[in-house]
Amino acid sequence: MIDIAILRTDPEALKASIARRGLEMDIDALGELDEARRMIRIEAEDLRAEQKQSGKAIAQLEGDERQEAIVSASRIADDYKAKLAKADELDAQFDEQWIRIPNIVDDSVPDGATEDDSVEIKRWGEVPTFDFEPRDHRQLGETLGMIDTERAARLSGSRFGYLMGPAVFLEFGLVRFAFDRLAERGFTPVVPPLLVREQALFGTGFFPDTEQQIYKLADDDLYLVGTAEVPLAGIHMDEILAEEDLPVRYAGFSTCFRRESGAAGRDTTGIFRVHQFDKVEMFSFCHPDRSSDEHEFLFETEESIIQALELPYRVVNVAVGDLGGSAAKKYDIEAWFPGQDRFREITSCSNTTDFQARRLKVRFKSESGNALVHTLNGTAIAVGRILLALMENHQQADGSILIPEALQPYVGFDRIT
RNA sequence: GGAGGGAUGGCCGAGCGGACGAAGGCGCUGGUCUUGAAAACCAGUGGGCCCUUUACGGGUCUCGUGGGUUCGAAUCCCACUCCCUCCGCCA
Repeated sequence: MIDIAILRTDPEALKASIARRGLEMDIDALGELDEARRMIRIEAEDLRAEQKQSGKAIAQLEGDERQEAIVSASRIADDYKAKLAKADELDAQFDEQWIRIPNIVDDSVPDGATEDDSVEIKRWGEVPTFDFEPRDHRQLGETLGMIDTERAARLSGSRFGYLMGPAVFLEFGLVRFAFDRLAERGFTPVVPPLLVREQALFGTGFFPDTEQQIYKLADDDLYLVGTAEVPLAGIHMDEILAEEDLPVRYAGFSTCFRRESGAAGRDTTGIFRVHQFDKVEMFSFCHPDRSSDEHEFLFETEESIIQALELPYRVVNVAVGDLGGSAAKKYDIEAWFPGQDRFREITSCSNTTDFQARRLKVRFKSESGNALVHTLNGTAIAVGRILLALMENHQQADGSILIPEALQPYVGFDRIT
């Protein structure tokens, strides 16, 4: 949710941001609705004040005087209830639209409606050249006994996989590797709940927006999270943090569940795009003046991890059309995948400014009063994708895979054969 | 799953229909005292929305959440959520 002040004081800026996202919303009408509901609310509150005054008077009266006062007070009470109902109704109308307004887009975000409009801002590493035909992760995974999608399909359907043998040691090695690096940088490690209430998804901006992507339990009002961002963001819900404690940083491990309902036919090979994968996610609550720097910090942390894994990558500043509703700005790291002969997303780092903080009511106390924090999130290790990138980039002519030096102590071997 | 108990401000805790945004204590902040600190004493100390147009101002909401009764609800009623204790089950 964005600051309502912008609707009242600078509706043109709001219109511009919405237009950049390619959305159509009647901001003028929304402004009028806001005006109208405030008028009604003021009338209701005035009546309420009158009612409270007369209520206090009644307590002092006796006999007929008291009876008359009660009759007159009950008229005020009726008027108040009517006005209040009207005010509540207008609020509900307003809120329904207001919660759908996405975050104000940062000026540095490129225009464009799709992934292809994102702007490459950096490249790192050498795209590997092979003196043999490189295999894709599916072939490698099968040959080396690391990935089995056929058997997984038998019991769970498409977009599932068994990780087996060396892949398991790689997974847990990667997770520990990430936590060690993040702990060094001041992130508190967390294993959060993965089943959450609707409120947590609303607070992070996934509702109402991406319901079709999220698994809901049939018998309980709980949802499976698609990222640890959700439970990490909720840690300080309804809290007022101390200014000197900012930034507060967490690193959360979670299995991520995604329905991929809109992705039919895309990335159907192997386990590149699956319904379930594990991830270590960074999350930051920071001072609003510092969120831009914090965004760079999270992003630089991502880079240091990918670099240590010796994966060639490029960085894109994600185009406005591909930004989530809660993000003001987003950087993706895309690793080279020899099996696909192109760069593919492996991390994502967003500055959601005060959008989530407003919904989750996460504030900090400062000398000039309480204010909303800014929140940011970034991928440290998306285990599946990193696993595949490692396999494809570090494969050898003999079909084996070399483990990057930094990771060897964590997995216990230097090559998969 | 069964049986009980409970949810009040940063914390503890009183209040159980009428001036309650809420006693008291603790904590915190400022002051007095002190060479300094402690103690003691004095004062202040939740959050949201809105109006006036920013002030030493005012209104309203908020006592787990949402409804209801009433002129009036922290107090009464209903539903829900969470926590605790005991039994059963269980990694």
